[in-house]
Amino acid sequence: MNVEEIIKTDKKMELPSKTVIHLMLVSNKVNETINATLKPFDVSIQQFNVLRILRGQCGKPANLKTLNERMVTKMSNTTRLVDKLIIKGYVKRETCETNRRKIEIYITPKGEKALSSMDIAMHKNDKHIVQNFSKEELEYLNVLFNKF
Amino acid sequence: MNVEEIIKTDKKMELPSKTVIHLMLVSNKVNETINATLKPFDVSIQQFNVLRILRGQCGKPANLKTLNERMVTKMSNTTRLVDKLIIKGYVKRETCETNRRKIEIYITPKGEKALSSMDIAMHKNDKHIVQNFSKEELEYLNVLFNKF
DNA sequence: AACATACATTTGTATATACAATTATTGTAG
DNA sequence: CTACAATAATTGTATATACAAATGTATGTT
Repeated sequence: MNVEEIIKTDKKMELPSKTVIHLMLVSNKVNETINATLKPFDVSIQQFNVLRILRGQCGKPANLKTLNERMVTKMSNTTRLVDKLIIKGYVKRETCETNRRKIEIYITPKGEKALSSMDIAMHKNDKHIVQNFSKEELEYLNVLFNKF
Repeated sequence: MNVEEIIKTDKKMELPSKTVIHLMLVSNKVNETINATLKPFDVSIQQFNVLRILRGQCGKPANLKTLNERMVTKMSNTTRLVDKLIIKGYVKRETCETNRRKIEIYITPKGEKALSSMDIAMHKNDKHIVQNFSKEELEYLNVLFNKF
């Protein structure tokens, strides 16, 4: 990650701008490795996130709004994101009995199983991404992230 | 940026995975503010980056390959990205005399002018993004970013 | 010179995303 | 109880992006 190299043309760049660009470069790089990791499983990062959130519900359903709040995506995408997961058989969609405006989404056993194997690959990738960091550096990095 | 809140469901998450998720959340948040900042100028982040790279060339043209290396985008996009900028009159595209495979791209005076006003808005946004950081924290953050 | 190979960019196509408008259901003020 | 606003999700559409294949140009080999 030789950022100085990449942005070297703008010599008089101030620290805030440099940091923002640096952040973007890092996140793009990380994103690429995540995409590559998930590719064999034929799910996108977003789809993976939905599955993770649903598993975190421990059997309780999540409605689209909840999903959306936990994710970065826009509402309109979430519907179609779930569509894709339904096609794969990873989640189930039902109308809420008490409030028929709401849609309840569950992860299926097949989804849980698939998610488990994704987890292993992702966890390996996560460790690879931060391989150059000491434990203390990582902890401090998380502290700094909270300031954004 | 209350990440612990957002990812609270996965209690036993390890530091590397937590950090990667944290990074994604931060970068998504930052991206949103950048998009909002550039919206009045009717350019995307990518288009803005192309303009910045071209200005950094100080009059010298950049070919698509160079542009692409400095950016995150895939090659196929870069062509169409430049198309958009040409429509707006911000850049000029010419075939290289000595190697007609290459395409040389210049920023126009109109492009430079537009970029200047974008810069002001972006710079303001950059400072806003990192407003909670001290100078030392920012500097250390950049050091940590280099470890990715 | 003819051919294969490499290079630089473009195009086609499928999928993803953003944004606005729409549908369906529920809550509530008069 | 009706009309209107609020909520939850979906759909339409335009634009963006990813990936593979195609185009046009240059270079190297026999």
